[in-house]
Amino acid sequence: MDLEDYAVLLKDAINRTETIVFSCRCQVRYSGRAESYLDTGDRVVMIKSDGALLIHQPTGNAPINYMKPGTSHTLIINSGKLKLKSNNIHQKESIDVSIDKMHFFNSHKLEDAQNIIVSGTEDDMSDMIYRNPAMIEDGFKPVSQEEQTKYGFIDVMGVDKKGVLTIVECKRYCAELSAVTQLRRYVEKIMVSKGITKVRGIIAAPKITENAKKMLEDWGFEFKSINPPKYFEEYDKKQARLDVF
Amino acid sequence: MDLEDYAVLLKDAINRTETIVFSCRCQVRYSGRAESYLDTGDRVVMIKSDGALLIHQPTGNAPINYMKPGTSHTLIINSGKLKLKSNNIHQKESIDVSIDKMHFFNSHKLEDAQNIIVSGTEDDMSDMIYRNPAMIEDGFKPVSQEEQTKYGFIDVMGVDKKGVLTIVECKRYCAELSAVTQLRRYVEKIMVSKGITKVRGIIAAPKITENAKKMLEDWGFEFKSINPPKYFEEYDKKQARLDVF
DNA sequence: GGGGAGAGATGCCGC
DNA sequence: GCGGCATTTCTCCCC
Repeated sequence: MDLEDYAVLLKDAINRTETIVFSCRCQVRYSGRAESYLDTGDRVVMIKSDGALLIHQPTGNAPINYMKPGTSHTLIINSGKLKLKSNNIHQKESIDVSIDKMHFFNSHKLEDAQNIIVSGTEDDMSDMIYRNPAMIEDGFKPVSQEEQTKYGFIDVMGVDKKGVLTIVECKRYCAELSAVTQLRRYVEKIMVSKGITKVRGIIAAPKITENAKKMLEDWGFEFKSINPPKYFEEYDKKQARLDVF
Repeated sequence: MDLEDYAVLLKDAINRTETIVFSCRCQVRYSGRAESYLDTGDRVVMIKSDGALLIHQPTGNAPINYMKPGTSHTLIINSGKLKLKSNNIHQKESIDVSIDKMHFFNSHKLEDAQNIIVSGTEDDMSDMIYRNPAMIEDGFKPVSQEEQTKYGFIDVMGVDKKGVLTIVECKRYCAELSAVTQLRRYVEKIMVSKGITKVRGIIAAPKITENAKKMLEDWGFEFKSINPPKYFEEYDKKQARLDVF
């Protein structure tokens, strides 16, 4: 099969909105929000049924170039090369793939209507705190969850045992400087909008960086070490089983 | 070919550190930083030569499940299904793919030593300002670029025509609240570390959200509309050409 | 559609 | 390795 045969295969597969996977030696040019060029090498290219384009090098997690769903693709043969021109008119972006040689090609109509179910997110964490407020401290009473303010969403808002309004910002991982400035923004906003001068701020996270800790204390806020629910649970069980056998 | 044949193919390809692509009907379970389950459907699976695993549904930009480079993979046949067990001991994460049926399979040794060249980043933007300081305002003199502070990197620092220290924070897109808090953090830090009371703060970005603008003004900072270099340039040229023909 | 923030974010660079 | 942060971030949710 030569490149012209592959051009026909590709066009047909695109028209049938199949999911296409091929591998080739190519160069890639991207222009849009930024610009990039990738010189000759072997890559895996995927065109999905919604028009998304992914170009993967043989190593690394992320695609080296990509286009979002809704991209249209055209093919031409030019100077003995197969050129894939992908254009997203709405995003004002384009990718040109210049293909020297095809290593393999496949296209299939894939059926998949499933949605993924994920647990252990920041939402799960604020749920947990809302239902078990003593995790924050004795006498803490949540008042609202996911409170909407013009300056952002507040994960958990409540009152402590002395009746002082308390804002809790959850982080799944180690809290950093940005978490502290985020909390500060909420606290300041709430003080102004409610016309009160005393509002407590608490960061709930597994841990916190030293700089963030210092900034937190400088501004009179507090840190409470809390892990997101189910974190590592299944893995630890598996490891235990592996140790036994 | 039955699933046992595919198991052999997969094992061999993994041992030879080839880049593997196959499509199958499967279920996927993930456990690690969070947990997830994806019920039966058709997906494209890629295993790269560095151990990275990507599982793609027929639509959407991002992989629905993935493992980072350095993951090890084992295969077993169980209850008439082919089970791919991917484990990353360092990240304490695992994925189990239970395969009902293979649609296609391919593995290749891919050669790619190229690094991508990207332009139009935030770095390019601060470079541009450093070299053309009048873009900020008349008389602005950059003093340092990428200044390191314990509270973060300052994109451009300089003095205005009156000799007042001025900090510029660049954003490639519309600047949001977090950009303002970031700038505020730098300004406060510099005031303390240099023992001065007057420091100007400027956000340089194509645009700024209304809330961010208000917060910026509340704190006495300024906004300067600047586009990252070469942004849309090639696309606009192309469009012009299209209009002509 | 704009704005704000999480993500199993990822990846890079500097200390 | 930790920390801070940009990313062609992407995605979701809510106003």
